[in-house]
Amino acid sequence: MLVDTPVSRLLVDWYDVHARTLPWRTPPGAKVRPDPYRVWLSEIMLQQTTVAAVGPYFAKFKGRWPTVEALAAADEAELMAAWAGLGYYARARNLIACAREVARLGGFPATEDGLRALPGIGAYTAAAIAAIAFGERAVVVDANVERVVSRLFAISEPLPGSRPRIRALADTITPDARAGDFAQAMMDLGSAVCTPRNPRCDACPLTSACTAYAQGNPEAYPVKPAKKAKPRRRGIAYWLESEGAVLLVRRPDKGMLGGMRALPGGEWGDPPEAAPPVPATWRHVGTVEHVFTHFALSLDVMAADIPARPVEGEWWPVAAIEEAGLPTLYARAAALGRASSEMLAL
DNA sequence: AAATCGTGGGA
DNA sequence: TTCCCAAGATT
Repeated sequence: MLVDTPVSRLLVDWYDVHARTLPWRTPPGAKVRPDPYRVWLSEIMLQQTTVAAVGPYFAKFKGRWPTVEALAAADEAELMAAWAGLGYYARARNLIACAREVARLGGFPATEDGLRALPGIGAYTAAAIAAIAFGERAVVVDANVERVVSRLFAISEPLPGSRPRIRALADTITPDARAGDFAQAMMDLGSAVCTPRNPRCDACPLTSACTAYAQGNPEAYPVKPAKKAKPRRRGIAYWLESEGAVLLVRRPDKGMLGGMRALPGGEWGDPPEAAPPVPATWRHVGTVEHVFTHFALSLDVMAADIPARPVEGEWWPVAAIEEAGLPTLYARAAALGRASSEMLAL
């Protein structure tokens, strides 16, 4: 039987005063539990994504699909388009799969193990939903918690090898009561106080328990492995316009930008595949420089206008291209293609 | 189990 | 400018 430790008490007391107000969050100590759908939707969107970036998307999704049943019945292409720009598109595909499974089950599982079995829900998200939405005592470990715990205990072993120990130590400071508030408090602390660089230890409620603070080197934790150099690849995107519409394709579900609408173009590489969708007089209208997680891409944009549409493919009205749900890379390429086309028409 | 998978904002 | 990195999951 675990009892509250000084750390959890210090932190939850701090959270009662300093909790951020967020659209998907209920105030600390609220009697009413938050809607599991809201918690789940926000947690999926927040994976590797900043609160600021999620805000508008959460509002859009909640407005368009107010319940998990509504989301389960959503048109997949519409949902993918609504996710466009947020990144990590496997999350959107898993979102639908998860909603359909939850609808089939008649509701969200109320346990960490039950949640963990759903698409797109891993160890962190299962623990977070169990704690926040269902009040279960779960050990919630995200990058914030890793950083805070690494400093509290001055863990010198580098990530990711230190993860098992971090989790075990997080377990020792997780309270039985208000586990959801405790988890959110850890994340607020990591976001606003125990930051990666220039931590604001003068505003931290845990300095009395923090070994790294005592050592005077909190910024030294967590220890991380050296980063690898990013290779550069090249690619080509074709802006093919005809009768006021542009040819779009859907990328395969696996791989980069999986399942998303895009401009046609071959595989990225060095050299890139270069075959255009149709023979035409192609003009080079610009290059999009885009940086992904593990490589940088230079995407050359080629444009052409043809009098009649070949039958195959999805032709999207150029005037409504913003609504096609192109991921950022192709939205930028499309902007170049469209600008060039309009310039030519003058 | 190391690699893969986006994007935008802050320092 | 450049680098870091944010409420990770999947294979």
